[in-house]
Formats: sequence, C-alpha cells, structure tokens
Amino acid sequence: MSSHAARLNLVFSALADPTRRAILARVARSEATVNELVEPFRLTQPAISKHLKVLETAGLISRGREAQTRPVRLTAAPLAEVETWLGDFRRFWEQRFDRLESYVEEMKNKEKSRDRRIKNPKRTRG
Amino acid sequence: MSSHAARLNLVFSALADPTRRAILARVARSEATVNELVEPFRLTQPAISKHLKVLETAGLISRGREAQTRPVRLTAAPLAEVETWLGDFRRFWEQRFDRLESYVEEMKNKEKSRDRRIKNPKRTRG
DNA sequence: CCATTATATAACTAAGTAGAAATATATCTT
DNA sequence: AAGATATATTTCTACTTAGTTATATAATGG
Repeated sequence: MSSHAARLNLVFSALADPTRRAILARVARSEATVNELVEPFRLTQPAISKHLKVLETAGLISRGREAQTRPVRLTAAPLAEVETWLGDFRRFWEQRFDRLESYVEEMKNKEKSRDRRIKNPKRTRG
Repeated sequence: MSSHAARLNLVFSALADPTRRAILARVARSEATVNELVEPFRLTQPAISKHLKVLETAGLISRGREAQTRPVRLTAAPLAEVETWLGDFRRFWEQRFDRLESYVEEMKNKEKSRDRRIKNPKRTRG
C-alpha cells in the first residue's frame, strides 16, 4: 500500500473520533497545553494524552516543550491531503454525471432524428 | 452528541479503510455488483459485503435490486458533509493566521512608532 | 535535594473490527 | 420443483481501540 494511502488511513481514522475533532477545533484557535485540553471533556488526562498521540501519529498536531508543559499545535497539512482526495473523488463523481448527461443528450438527439424520420420520411425516388 | 457529529464519525471511519475508499472510487465511475467489487481485491465475498454494509451505514452507497444482483451506487451527500467540516475547520485555521498576521502587523507598527519616537522624540515644552 | 506540577506510560478491561469459512436466503432458469 | 447464481448472515479468531487506574518521568520552584 502506498504511503499516501497509509497516511490517509491514519488521518481519516484520527478524524473519526469526535473527541479528537473537538481537540483539533480547539487547537485550531490557538496552542493549548494537555491540561487545557483535558478540562472541557469528561475524560481523564491519560485518555486525552492517548488521543493526542493518535493525532500526532496522523501528523495533525505537533508538540513543543515549554517548561513542564508540552504545548499542542495544529499541523494542518494532512487536511490538505484529505481535501485532495475529496477533490479527486469529486472529479470522478462529476465525470460520471458528465457522461450521463452526454448519454442523455445523445438519446435526445436520437429521439429527435427518429421523430424527424417519422414526421418527414426521406422520399425515395420514384 | 449531535447526529451531525455521529454521521461524521460514521463517514470518517468508513473512509479510514483503503479497501472501502477503493470501492467508492470504483463505484464513483459506475454502478457495480458485489461480485464485480470482489474481483479486484484478494478478499472473500463476505468481507466485501461487510465493507459494503459499513459504507451503506455511513450513507455513502445505496443498493438496488436487479434480478439476483444488488447493484451498488454511490451516494455522495455525506462527502459534502465532510467538505463542510473541512471548510469550517479551514476557516478557523485561517482566522488564526489572520490573527497572527494582524498581531505581527501590530507589532511592526509598534516597532515603527517606537523607531519614530527614537528618531524624532516628541519635544517637551521648554 | 524535595515537593509540586505537567505529562507520559503501563496494565488491564470491554467493546469493536477485519477477515475467513460455512451456511442461509433470494432470484432466475429450466 | 430443482439447480444455479448472487448476495447476506453467522460464527469464530486475531487484532485494535477507548477508556480506566496506578505509576513513572520530566521540569520547575523553593
């Protein structure tokens, strides 16, 4: 499996958890310490630390070191990768409609020329 | 938890699997039967059927009935939801840069006015 | 150095997931 | 009705995950 796919796996499964999405939303506003991230949730600190590790492995956050705290900051690059995937996908999907549309057009045209044939049949000589 | 969040959970975790993303890509091109979806993978038919159920629960595909086959077709609506989430997120994230930018601007201005103060100190009467 | 604070890690549990193999169901064909 | 084909469901296994509590590590302040 391509590492691109592997990264997408990590990013999508990181995003699949609402706690982690909330952490990202919080961190998007500004850096935060682990304890600041613990507060809004009814989860223990180790639970949050675990979520942070998942996010870090997915490349969605990175951590600094500042005195005792390990400030968490967003790294949005992997989200761009998701957007790319979505974009590629949308292109496929829309192509499909294009094909459907041109198929429908084709059918309409066939119908019209059939109608013409019926209403104005080609005269045969004689 | 809002049902919106619950749907995002389902969609993101459905997308977290490369087999399922491949199935979606295939189905984006055109409808396919289960067996057609089995072929390209080295997985058994029940495994694919299970993936299809996950995708269906996430609302990403729907199934018809045509003779013995259950044609699978894409339902792209949930992807729009993902795009919305990404968009909201990006807005947050960019606001952050805006704030940082205006902070930097502010600092530059302070610097400039400090420089002015140094170069052109306000005269005190006398 | 000692106590405190912030965070990480370990050990465990309960629940979920991906896969295979075997079997059941549904529809068509004859 | 019987056989064939397409798909779903069941059962089982190995692995992963989210959460807990308890404990370890790292950095700071006295």
